[in-house]
Amino acid sequence: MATIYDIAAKAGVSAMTVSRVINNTGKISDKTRAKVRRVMEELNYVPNHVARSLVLQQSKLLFLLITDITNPFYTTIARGAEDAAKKHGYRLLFGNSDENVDKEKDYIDAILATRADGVLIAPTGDLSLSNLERLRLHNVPFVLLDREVPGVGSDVVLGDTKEGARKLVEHLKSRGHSAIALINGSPTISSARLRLEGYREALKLNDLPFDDRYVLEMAFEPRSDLSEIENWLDRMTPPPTAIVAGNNVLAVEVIRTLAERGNRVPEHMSVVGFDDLGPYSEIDPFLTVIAQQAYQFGYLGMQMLVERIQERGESPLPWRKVVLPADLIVRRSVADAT
Amino acid sequence: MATIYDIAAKAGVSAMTVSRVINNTGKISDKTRAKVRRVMEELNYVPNHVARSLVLQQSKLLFLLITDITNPFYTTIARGAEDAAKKHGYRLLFGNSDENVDKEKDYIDAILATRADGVLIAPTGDLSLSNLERLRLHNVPFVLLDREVPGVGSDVVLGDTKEGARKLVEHLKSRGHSAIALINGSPTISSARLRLEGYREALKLNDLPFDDRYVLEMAFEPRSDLSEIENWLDRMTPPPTAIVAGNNVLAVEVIRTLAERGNRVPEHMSVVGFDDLGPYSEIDPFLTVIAQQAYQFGYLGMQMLVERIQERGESPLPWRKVVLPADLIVRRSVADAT
DNA sequence: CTGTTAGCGCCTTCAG
DNA sequence: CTGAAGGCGCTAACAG
Repeated sequence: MATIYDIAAKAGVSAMTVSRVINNTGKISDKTRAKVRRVMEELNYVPNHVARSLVLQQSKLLFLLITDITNPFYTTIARGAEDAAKKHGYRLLFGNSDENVDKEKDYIDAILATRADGVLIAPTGDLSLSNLERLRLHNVPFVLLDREVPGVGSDVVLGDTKEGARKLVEHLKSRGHSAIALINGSPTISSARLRLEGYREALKLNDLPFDDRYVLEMAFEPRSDLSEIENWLDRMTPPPTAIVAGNNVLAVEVIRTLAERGNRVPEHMSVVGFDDLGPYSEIDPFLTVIAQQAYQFGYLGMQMLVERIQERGESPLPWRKVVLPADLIVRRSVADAT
Repeated sequence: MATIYDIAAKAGVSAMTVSRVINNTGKISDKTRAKVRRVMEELNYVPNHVARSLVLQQSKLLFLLITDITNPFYTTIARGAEDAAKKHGYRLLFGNSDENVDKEKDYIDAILATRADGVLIAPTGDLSLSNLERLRLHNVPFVLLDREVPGVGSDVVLGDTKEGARKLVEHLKSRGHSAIALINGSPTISSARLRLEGYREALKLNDLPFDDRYVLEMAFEPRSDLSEIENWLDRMTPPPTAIVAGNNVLAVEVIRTLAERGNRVPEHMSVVGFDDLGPYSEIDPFLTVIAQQAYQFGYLGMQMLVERIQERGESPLPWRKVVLPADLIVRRSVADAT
């Protein structure tokens, strides 16, 4: 590929002049500018961001690290983050940690080595602490998405989980349900903890009993083995009439497990969940959900990240915590209890 | 951040020795190696890929450019591509063109500027030609996914679209349907063209009539405006008893449109489609689909890309075209016609 | 086994 | 308005 020296030689100017034309800096006569531009076209010049990053000590590259690229919640976040990054003149790279701390660590290493200017990250859970500390140590700004990590101060974008749990339980109660179970993510994830807390508080608030056996805590990520859910369903006597799912993946897994046992939703069991399914929510049985504003997660998070990057050196703002509302979308996955 | 010179100074060796330790090249005495390693730890050294890329003239960075990051078909491709890239020691960056040639062009520019070693790309359509020519001009290897572009020679991973169309139509016929409509993507996309062709051929093969009005061609990407579909549904007299959707997005949109008019699937209308919905297929009404092997798309594509990169200089292999089978998944979105 | 030299492509600084 | 020198962090090539 052509370099600024190739351009300079052919245009009969110095490399500096070419650099100035490219970056629109300094004063250049219209004539030389035109000539340089023409040669650039002829030679199909493409600026080399690698060399540029090396000398400028910044890459104009931001990184978005999510935990599940097949989950519409996170991909919608990605769309938002992409738009925000572009607006601020940054390019955005995505990574997928797969809910796995080790993969997350690999990505963190790659991010550091690539000299990305900042990171927007949905941490895998509390164990992400050391990974985030690594970012901090090397002074790479980051913003957390959807999950907080105890011991880490940073900006963070969260959903109003407790409010969401309350709305779900109240909705179920209004439809006559009192035996409400919860299938939730691992307690090593802050959002799962909050969902459990919210569930318990909501039960209390609604004078409903809390029963340990009605709660299943398992990994968020999809797995082919549904026996854990099956055992749980068997264990619950009397069986609940409704189930709250801690996220969309779990909701789908519960519905699938129920289907395999011949239990249809909502005829035999009502199911509600956190996080929407993207476009696919519209398909029967119109799962009732708390839809987090995924796009806003990405957009606001990216905005804050850019601000952090730009404040470099100035006196820093205090850590901010954005809590987005939890919107209940009532669809048809809930029937009246008999 | 610390550089190899910082390490070298503190360890009392030269920068080259440090470089050798980092890359495990040359012969280094165990003693100096250990010492260097220790200092690296102390200083929290992170190699600078930017500097490395500049001198090595290769980034070990691959790019995956897909057209819709919220579509499970493409995100599953991403998972496959990621695994394959990692296996070969490459890092993978994702981009999302949103079915938009201009966004695609922006990404191509960014890819060139970043000096990525290769690109795995699902082109937006035939108009991607100029973008791909730009990659070719600069000698950046690429592999096409899911769509071919007339005028571009390259490796490509495709689904067996015609076979898929045939299977869908035959399945519908076996359930008694004879009035079968098609909602399809834009004819500027090779896969859409093949789907239409396959549909026509399958009708003929099954002695079913082809009717222009039974075919709607529209953009693949999701849009809030469903009136186009509504008009089409109105236009068809007599109405079909079954609809084939050209991809999962269109399938969802049709089902949604039908729902809005009070038509349920499959009671009032049978719907089948191309591309699975990821985990969400399992939710009622168990949409019957041709499930393309999305993961394999990503995995094989990445494998071929890496081969292309590694063959640099040697006599090149001819362009390869991998066609993956079209698997029909019969679920419950089809009822017997009355 | 280890060190020196030079240069990847670009931009900052300082001179004209 | 334009150019020359130097360096960002690293490694290939050549010496020792």
